[in-house]
Amino acid sequence: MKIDPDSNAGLSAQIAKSIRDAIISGALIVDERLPSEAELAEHFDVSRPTIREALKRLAAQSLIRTQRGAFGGAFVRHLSYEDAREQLVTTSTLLLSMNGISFDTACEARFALERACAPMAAQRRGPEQLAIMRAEIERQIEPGLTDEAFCASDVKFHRALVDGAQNPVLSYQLSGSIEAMQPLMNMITFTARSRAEIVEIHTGILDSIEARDAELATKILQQLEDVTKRLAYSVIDAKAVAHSKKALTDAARVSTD
Amino acid sequence: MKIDPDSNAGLSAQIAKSIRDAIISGALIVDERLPSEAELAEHFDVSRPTIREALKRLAAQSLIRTQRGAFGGAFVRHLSYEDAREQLVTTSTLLLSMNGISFDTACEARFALERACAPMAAQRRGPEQLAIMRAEIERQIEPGLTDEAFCASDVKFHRALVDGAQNPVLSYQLSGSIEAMQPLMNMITFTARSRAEIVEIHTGILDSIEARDAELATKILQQLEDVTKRLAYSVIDAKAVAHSKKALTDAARVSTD
DNA sequence: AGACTTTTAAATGTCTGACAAATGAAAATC
DNA sequence: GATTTTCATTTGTCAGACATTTAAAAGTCT
Repeated sequence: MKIDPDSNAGLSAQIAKSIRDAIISGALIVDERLPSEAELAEHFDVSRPTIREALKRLAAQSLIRTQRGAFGGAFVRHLSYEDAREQLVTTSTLLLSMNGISFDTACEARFALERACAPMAAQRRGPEQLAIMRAEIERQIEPGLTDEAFCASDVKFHRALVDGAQNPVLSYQLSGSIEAMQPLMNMITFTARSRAEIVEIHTGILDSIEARDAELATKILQQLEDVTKRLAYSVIDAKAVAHSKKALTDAARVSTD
Repeated sequence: MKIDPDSNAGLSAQIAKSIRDAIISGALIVDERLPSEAELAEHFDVSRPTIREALKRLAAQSLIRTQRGAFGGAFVRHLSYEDAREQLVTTSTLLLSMNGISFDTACEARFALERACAPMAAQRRGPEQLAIMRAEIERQIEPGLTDEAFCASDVKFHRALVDGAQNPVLSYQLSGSIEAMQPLMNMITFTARSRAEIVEIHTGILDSIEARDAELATKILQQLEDVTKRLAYSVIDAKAVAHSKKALTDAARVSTD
């Protein structure tokens, strides 16, 4: 195999790409063993550390797993929903935090997608999803609950709703939207009053899903989006006020120095 | 920093996780320079190759970029939409191909999400998106077009539709659904008749989006889902027939041996 | 003094060689 | 025949070295 040593991509990156393409194209199938590091090193005409760096890149993407010992080696990994979800959440979270995505934009996207699941969930939800939603609502009315725990429960509730659609691809895609918003949601302080409001909405969603009323469920989800945005605005406004107050204070202090 | 050498996770994996967490938590901000490999090696009390493997893992996830030379090093990378999209498509494609997802399931998820974008696209689409959709429809009626090119144009058309919602998060999330289905779509042979049918539907979508008719656009997208599934079924059926014919032939040959 | 060239130090990229640890197969032993 | 031991294979890790790149610093010329 020819690897261009003059490319500025780096040898290990090129080798990783080469193997990755083979996996994606299906030339290497699940659980198939790759050649040993020594063989790969000879094949690509590079040293073993370089091969190892390439393999680590693939391992980071959950494309391969490695096993030590005789008859060990690198194997094409079966990409599970859990692995895929984890990567999606990581990437989505970073994307939101690094690109200055407004709460509004993220919230709009998330609820638009979630509303798309509602009709399917209303039609197909099983008793497990209803049970989870009910349990999480119970949890959300516990008095001593921290904001983080409230958010975590909120995520579980909505994941159960999405899972109700009984479409694993949908569950996977939505987890990126729902869980990636958790850091943003965690910035909100949930007052007793706003919690009660959310719990009431959640109860409405649960009831409508249980009653297989797709239209109502969609409508209540729209309400939840509005309430969530309103809550976020109040937090942002409070911060803006705090900032300008601080700015004023700072300015006053400087002027008296 | 203490790294547990007895953990079966592997040193480089643990170190990668440690740095990754720091990036995700915001302790390391964009464009911040990480310590040099030598310093990291000393800090984590491991050798430089081990540090390098850890850094390659992070590079594979587009979390860092490296720069050679004096004052070079590893920098926290600004995760662009393009990078995130690329990773999402890779992961989604593998997820579909490795978990025996039926065309039905993938198709249902994709169109459910796409329909969620339609109302927003109808309301906010700009002239750019309309132009792209129009251009791709023109392309799709070219006579000599291969099936692959037809699929590729189809993807562009639908991406333009989603982009019309003017929500980058939505565009990002949907690209995973739309592009990851391309390998599945490529298995379909598009007859002149089915192409005409699809082009007609695409035209209907374009017109309804241009007319800001959200309801009509959603309805036509539902039609497209039905047509797409029907097309896929015919391909699957044809293959099933071919298989059973082959099985019969094989059986006949065996019995005469 | 200012613009250009050269030097130099710092950092990543890569290689060689070595040893440790895990692991399953094969051989040896009871 | 079942159990234990040995052994070869393969990944995990380390140490040290050299090559290459890069930008700052020093030097040089106009």
